[in-house]
Amino acid sequence: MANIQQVAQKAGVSVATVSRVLNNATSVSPKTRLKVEHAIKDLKYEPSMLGRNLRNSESRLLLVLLPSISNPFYTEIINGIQNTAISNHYNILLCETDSNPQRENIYFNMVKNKLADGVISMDPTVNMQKLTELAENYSVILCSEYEEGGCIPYVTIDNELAAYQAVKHLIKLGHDKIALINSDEKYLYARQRRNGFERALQEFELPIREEWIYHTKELEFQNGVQAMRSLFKLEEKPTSIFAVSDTLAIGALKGINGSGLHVPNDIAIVGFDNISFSNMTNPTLTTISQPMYKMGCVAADMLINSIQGEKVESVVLEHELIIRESTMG
Amino acid sequence: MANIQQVAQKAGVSVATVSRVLNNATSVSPKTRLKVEHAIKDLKYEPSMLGRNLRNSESRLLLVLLPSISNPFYTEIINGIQNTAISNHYNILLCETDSNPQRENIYFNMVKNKLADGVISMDPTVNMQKLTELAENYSVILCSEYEEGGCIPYVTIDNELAAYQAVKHLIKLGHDKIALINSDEKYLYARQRRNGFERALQEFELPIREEWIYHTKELEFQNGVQAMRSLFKLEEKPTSIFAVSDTLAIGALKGINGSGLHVPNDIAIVGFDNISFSNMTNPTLTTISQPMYKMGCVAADMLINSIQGEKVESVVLEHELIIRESTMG
DNA sequence: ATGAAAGCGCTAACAT
DNA sequence: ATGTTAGCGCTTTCAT
Repeated sequence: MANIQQVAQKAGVSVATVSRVLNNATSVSPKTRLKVEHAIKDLKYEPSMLGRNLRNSESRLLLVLLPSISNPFYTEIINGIQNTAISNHYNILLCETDSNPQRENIYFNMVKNKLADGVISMDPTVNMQKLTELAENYSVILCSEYEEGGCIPYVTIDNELAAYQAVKHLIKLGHDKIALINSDEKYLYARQRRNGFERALQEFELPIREEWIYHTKELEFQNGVQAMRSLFKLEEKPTSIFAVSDTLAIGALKGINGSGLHVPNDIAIVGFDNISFSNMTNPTLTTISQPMYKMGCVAADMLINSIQGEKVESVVLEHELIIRESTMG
Repeated sequence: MANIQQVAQKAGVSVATVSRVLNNATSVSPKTRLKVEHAIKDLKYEPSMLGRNLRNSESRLLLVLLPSISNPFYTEIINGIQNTAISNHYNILLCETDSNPQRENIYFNMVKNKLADGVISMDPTVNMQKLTELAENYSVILCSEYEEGGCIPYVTIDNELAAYQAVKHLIKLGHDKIALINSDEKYLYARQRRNGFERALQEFELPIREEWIYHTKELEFQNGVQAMRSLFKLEEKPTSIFAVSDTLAIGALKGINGSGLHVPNDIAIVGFDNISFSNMTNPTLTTISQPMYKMGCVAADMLINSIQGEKVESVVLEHELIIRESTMG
């Protein structure tokens, strides 16, 4: 492969001029520009990003940290990040941590090693202390999961309010036995959604019953099935479910369908996220719609601004309750 | 951030020696090594990949081309690629082409620009001519979709046989009115699966009826719903469906459920891929299981070997028919 | 075992 | 408008 030197020689100009043509600097005469462009074509020259990156000490790569690529919640966010990144001439490196600190370390090092210009973390399991440390010297943005009172800018929704509205919806439908399928409350979003859940119950003077609050280890379908199995074992069974993710809600739905009970007649369900599959289940799933695509766009914009030295502010986006068959009795 | 020069100075050695310590070259005395390691710690030095990559003229990045990240079929493959890549000290760059030739071009250029060391294409819409051209100078592997008689190594399954088995399963169940929901037959896999479909019909002397063959534009859930709507309009309706992807099958299932008919009693369905959702639908979906994770691992292995100058051979992996509720009358 | 120095391909400051 | 040249940070050959 040809390099800039050879192009310069062939065109009878200096490497600087070739570089100017490459980077659309103005100070090149049309005649010279033409000569250089010919040489480039002739030699099938492609500028090396390796050289350019070293020189500019940037990689134009953004790291996107997420626990698992298989949760459809992330795919729409990633689309948003990706599109925004590309239109700013960045690329993204998808980093699945599998909630494994060692993996995480590899990725943190990539930033320190200049292989990435910044990080968007969507990983609730991320080591926040290490990330904060990283954020002292590099650009970091949190997306969806964030740290209250932390100093890393984030984009998220009002989880407490969203959960409150979801549960209130069930209460308005006449439900007074509402179970919560939550994930681990070491995560902020889980605590916030639980708070919203409890606030709705309290507002309508319903008791908070610990046996109706189930905690899952992960957000896979199977965890939702498992949760339902456990709730079915109770003496007094709930008549409705609020699950903190659509994947869990879909698993729960599967569990209920399998037991011969009917949704929503016997048990109503509300999910969270509005993943595309939530509209394909039978019955379709009532859920909280997160503006996932937009979250991705905003996060990427924030990160790129931060990389370029601007100061960025955290953003809270709007959510929406989508009422579908799983709560339409 | 400190560079190798500063470490060398602090340790009282040359940059060459620091480099040797970094790369575990043997010819460093324990004493010197210790001095250097101390200096590295003191200065919190992190070697720059930018410099190293330029020098080694490699990026240790692999491009993964796919039409859309939202099809769950790809997520498992990506997991396989990712894990294999990481254990070989490579990283992957996920490239969504959106079936847009312009996007595709950006990614091809990244390879030519040395920003990536090779490509795994899972994109059926890829410009095969351009890809073949690229493959002349760079390492390229095809995954899932490939080119018959082409010169790019691939990993795939026997699509014709898999489709044949899926349809034969329906026939054995007593179905003689079987519809095919296929994608665009400009794709090889679509033609192969259609061939398998037809071979099964012919073997049992069933007629091939064009009106029972529906072609979708994309593989989204919605396309499956649409396909079903169209099939329902026929005078003589099929009693079973073979869809060439689980997403389509799930959409079709949705369409049938919505029409008041019952699966499998009124209409049986077989899908293709065995995405994780396929076990969460109501009823669960009979499908062809592709070894997605393994496909990813094999593809990544092939690519890395190819980058390292080895000659690689194409691989055809085993599939499996998974019988679930959607065909258990 | 260690050091000196060349050079990977590029950009930009400075000079003309 | 164009050329000269000094690096960006690293690895590796060639000396010693």
